[in-house]
Amino acid sequence: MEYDFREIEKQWQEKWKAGKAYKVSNDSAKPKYYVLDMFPYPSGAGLHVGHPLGYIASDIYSRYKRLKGFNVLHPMGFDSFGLPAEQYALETGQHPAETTRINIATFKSQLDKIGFCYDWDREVRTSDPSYYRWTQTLFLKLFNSYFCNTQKKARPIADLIKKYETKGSRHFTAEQWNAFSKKEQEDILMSRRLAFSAYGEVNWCEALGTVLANDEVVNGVSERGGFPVVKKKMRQWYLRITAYADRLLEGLETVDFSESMKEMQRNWIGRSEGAEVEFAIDGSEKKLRVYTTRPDTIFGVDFMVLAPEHELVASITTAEQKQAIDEYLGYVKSRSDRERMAEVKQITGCFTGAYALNPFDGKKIPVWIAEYVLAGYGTGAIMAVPCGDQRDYSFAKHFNIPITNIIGSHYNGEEANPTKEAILENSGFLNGMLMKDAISVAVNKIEELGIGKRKVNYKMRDAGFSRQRYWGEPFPITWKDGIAVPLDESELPLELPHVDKYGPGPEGEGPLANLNDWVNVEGGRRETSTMPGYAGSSWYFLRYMDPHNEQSFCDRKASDYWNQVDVYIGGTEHAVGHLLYSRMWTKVLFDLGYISFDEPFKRLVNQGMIQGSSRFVYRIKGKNEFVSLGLKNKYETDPLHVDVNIVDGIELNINAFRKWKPEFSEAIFICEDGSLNTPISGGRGAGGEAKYICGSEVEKMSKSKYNTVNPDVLVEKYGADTFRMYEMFLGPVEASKPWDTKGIEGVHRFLRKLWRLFNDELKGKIWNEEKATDAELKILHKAIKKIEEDTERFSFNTAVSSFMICVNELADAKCFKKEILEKILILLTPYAPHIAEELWSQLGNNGSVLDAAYPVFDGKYLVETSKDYPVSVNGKLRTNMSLPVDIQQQEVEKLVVENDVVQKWLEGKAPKKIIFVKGKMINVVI
RNA sequence: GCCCAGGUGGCGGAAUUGGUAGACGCAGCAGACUCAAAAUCUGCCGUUCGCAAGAUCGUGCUGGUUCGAUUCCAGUCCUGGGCACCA
Repeated sequence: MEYDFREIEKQWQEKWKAGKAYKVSNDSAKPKYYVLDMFPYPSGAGLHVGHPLGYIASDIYSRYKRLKGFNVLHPMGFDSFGLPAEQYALETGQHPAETTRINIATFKSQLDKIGFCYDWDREVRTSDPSYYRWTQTLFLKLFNSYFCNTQKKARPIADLIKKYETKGSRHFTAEQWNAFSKKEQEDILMSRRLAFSAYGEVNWCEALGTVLANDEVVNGVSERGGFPVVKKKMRQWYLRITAYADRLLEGLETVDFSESMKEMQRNWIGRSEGAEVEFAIDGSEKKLRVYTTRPDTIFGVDFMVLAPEHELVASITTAEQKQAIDEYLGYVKSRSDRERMAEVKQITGCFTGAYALNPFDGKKIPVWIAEYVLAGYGTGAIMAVPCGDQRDYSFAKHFNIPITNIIGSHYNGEEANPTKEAILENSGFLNGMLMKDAISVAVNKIEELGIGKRKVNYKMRDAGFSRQRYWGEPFPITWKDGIAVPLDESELPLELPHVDKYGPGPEGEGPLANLNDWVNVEGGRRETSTMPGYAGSSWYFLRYMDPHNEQSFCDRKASDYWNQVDVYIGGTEHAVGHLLYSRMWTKVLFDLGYISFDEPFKRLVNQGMIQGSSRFVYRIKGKNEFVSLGLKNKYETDPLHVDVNIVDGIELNINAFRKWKPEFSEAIFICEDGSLNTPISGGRGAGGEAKYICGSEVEKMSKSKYNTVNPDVLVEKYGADTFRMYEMFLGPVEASKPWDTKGIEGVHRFLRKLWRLFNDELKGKIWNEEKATDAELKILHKAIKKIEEDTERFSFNTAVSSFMICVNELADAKCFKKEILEKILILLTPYAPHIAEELWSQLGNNGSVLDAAYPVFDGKYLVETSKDYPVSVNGKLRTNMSLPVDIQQQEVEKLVVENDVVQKWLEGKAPKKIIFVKGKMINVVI
């Protein structure tokens, strides 16, 4: 009997489906385990071999945990709202709902072929009304909450209203509050809500009449059409994630993420400690507030810089400078965020004509504006200290502003020195102090004089939460007299209405604004923007726990049972966005008492990227002739990407290439040996068919580079089990590595070899029920130990290699014994479930191998009486000696000195020292 | 510029705590079986020297610590990823 993987895999997939083998219950006596993948966006291109890497890893781990006796939740779903579907609709007129449905069907069929253990009954789709109903509900919970700065947690906005009504606040009394108009009250509340609306700048393209994402703006013009893009203030929705900045930082201490991942999140949050300081402006009542982390350098301030958008710019600019400033502002407006960020080297700015006064020595400090100061960070104004900050230094040099040196010899006059270790000079009351000590002295003085205070700042901003788009969750909000009125939760879902046109609405609003019937409701107008892609993905891990609940987004009993995601697997590209948002949502839901944990993911594993290995052919300039890699330098050639699927290793399938594209049908090839291959004659080299060798390069896997490999093709050719094991065998899950189909043969051979331990091609069944020998048990238990350890630490590549070693050893030992083999099958189940189940049933077992008990390692089979020690002389390996395991130092020394090889190296001298590490090695020092 | 990862045979990679560098697989070479091919099996497979035994060098580079370094430390180069005028 042969290993007919196609038949076997088909048959068992059907049986598992019929028997609901992957059904997961919320009601189990077993301990729970939750393994989650970052769910995919169902793109039109389908899966390539890079996608399933993480899915296979998590599937192996889930199946392993199941065998170890856990009730495992391992769900899958689709992040199905998003821009690409809408863009596609704009181009083709096909409705996103329809293309999304088709794409999901493709994804599911591709995933199913690989044999994942998903309980599809728990599938979620973020674009499904039965799902986004709850996204809208959670939005309302955010809308109806505020962050209490005393308790450092979210609380219902009703609590805040009650407080305002009875006690007032720092800014108004209870009486004043009660006398405010409804609109005034709502505006105050809006400034506290966790989901709030405010004016913010967007990339506005007048020609397209729409708002663009940063991605869609290239070099200051729109990607589509190349029209100019300017910044425009528009009403937007935001999530107040900054309120959670400290808790998001603290929470990192409690989770098992990689250090680099934590570091990225810390950098994104960007907490810094410093001070806000007020500077008087010469001849004006206005005060200028700056934020600085280095108040110790205050005597070294040689100029001030405001962001061009700063509110003081208009009022402090002098008449003489007005024209120059206006020109500069015009220039800044023409520049996109991208450009302002990209061109770091270019120094621009303009003097306002105004002077600020140093609060300590009264020195007049010129006030400039420059685009390198960002309006959104700190106070949008800085005090510039050229001797201590490189950007300030370059700016001063460029505009010939005199530089004050406050750090003596630490400043060399040629570049800034940001040290904190220098002794201060030219610094009034700070003179003679070490800079790092002077920081708090300076702040204390500033606070004492009432001109500033300590301040903690964050780089992170509140997260923009609205998009002027169609394919997203509608906001359950109606605007009435300028007030945002939420829908009642019972009115949800607010379904996304059908549209026929996907173009923007009037005034830059989203496509929904075109639907008058939908927008205009009694007494108000619906919010026409929709939620961004990350809305649905911020909480989906909760919905899997209780996917069909119609009373709540997730029953408390279900979330108490499944609790945190034990292992979360996904790529680093979501390091900051998605992970921070879902961590924030979790904290809010925890604060409000809906769930019992405030970090969603206990452990995070980042899978690496699978890169494409591109292949090139070399076309001779101006001809339809291609020259093989080794000869290409003799001609002037252009490299052309060629589809990797018609190249075997690096050898081109010439006939397939001619059929690949019509323009190549008549192509002529100069092969590696110099012979010609033409469409008529074919190729006849000296020794048969001559080869055309391709060039290769590692690049990102993408359709346009013709280096994508479809898993379907490999599953069809080698089977799902081979494919799964090969993806793992490629290297560590965390590492990025290029895909090379060539090696898959080796894994396939391994599975066939395993098969032959049970069945012989001629004799049929060869497995038997004889008693296993100690040597065979040793092979087994060595494998159990290694494979269990490797699986536990996500080292799947070494586990696969251990399987190979084990099967090689069993084959060498001609061990066909059920006692051994059935244990191997259980070990193999997470990796290659189909073949494991088939052979398991051939062995005459009744139940499924999916629920077998994981073999228990017994160390007694591995006990050795002697050990083969490496013996080094002066650290260089010279020989080996077999010694009893319980041997003592003294005896070792005696035996080692007697050894012939050691004798030779000793040359009659006595060793200085003999190092003996029990169980490891021996080193003779001469 | 800053931060993070990484650099080991022709290739993917292994070496879990400082202790035999190159497991396992691919590719390659030689052989067995076969009329032949496929499949399968056996042997070889980092460098240089050598018939061999063996020696020599060898984990990006330069140093250091150590009886012993792919592993730890300092410096440096390169590659990949992320962030980016953050005061």
